[in-house]
Amino acid sequence: MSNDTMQEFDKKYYKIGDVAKILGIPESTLRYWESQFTIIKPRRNSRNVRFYTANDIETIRKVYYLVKEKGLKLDAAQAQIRVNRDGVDKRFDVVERLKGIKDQLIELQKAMASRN
Amino acid sequence: MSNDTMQEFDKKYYKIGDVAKILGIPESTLRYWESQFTIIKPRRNSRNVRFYTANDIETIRKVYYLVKEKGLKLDAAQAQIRVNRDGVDKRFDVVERLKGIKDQLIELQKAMASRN
DNA sequence: AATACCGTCACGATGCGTTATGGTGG
DNA sequence: GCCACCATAACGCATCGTGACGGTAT
Repeated sequence: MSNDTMQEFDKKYYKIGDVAKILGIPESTLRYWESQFTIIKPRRNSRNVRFYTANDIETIRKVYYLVKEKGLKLDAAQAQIRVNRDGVDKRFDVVERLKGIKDQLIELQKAMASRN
Repeated sequence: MSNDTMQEFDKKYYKIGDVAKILGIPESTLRYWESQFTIIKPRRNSRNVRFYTANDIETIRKVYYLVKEKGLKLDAAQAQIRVNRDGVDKRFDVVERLKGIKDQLIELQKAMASRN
C-alpha cells in the first residue's frame, strides 16, 4: 500500500493497485469497468490518479459477484444494483407501515387496560 | 396455424412455426434457446416434431423479456426465472402469516364486543 | 533507475444467434 | 413438388476483458 493511500486520519483512499490486490481483479479490468459503468467513478487527484473509497470497493465487489458469479451482462449488473437499492427502500416502506400498525395496537392495548 | 396444432378440444399445442409467429422470434432462436436451457423443453411427437403448450410459450416470453429487454445472459435469465418463483413463494408465506395475525385480531375484536 | 500510475488500441475469448446444408414426412 | 419441420456445423457479430505500448510523475 503506497504512502499516498492514507489521506486523512479516518478516511482511507485506495489506489488502483491496492484495489486490484484486495479484490483479486486486474487493474485493466477495473479501468474497463469504469469505462462502461456510471456507478463506478472513483475520485482523481490533481495528477489524474484514481482514488477509491471503501464504498467504491463495495460497489465493485457487487459488480464482481453479479458479473463473474451470476453471469449478468455489465448493463444488467448495473441495473440490478439499482433495483436492489429500490428493493431495500420498498422493504423499508413496508416496515414503516407495520410500525404504524404496531403503534395503533399498543394504543388499543392501553385502551383495553384502562377499561379494567 | 397448421392442422396438427389442435390436439384436443381444450388443450392446444403449438408447433415451432406458430410460436415463432406469436412471439416474433425466429425458429432458429427457439431451437438455440432450447439447446441452452433446461426450462424450455417442449414435448415431441413420434416424428420428433416439437409441440409447445401455452405454458411453454409463457416461459419463453419471460426469457425474451430478461434476455432481450433486460440484457441478462441466458444462464442468468434461467436462474432469475427460478429466483422469481422463490420470490413469489416467499411473498406468499408473508401473506399467509399476516392472514393468521388478521384472524387473531378478529378474535380479539369479538372478545371486546362480548365484554359490552 | 525503478515503480506505479495514465490512456489507447489491438487482439483474443466467449456468448449468442443466424445461415447453410442435407434430410424426413405429409 | 412444395412446405414445414428436423439436426448439425460453420460463420459472424457483439461483449468483455487482456496485454502491450508509450507517456508522466515520484
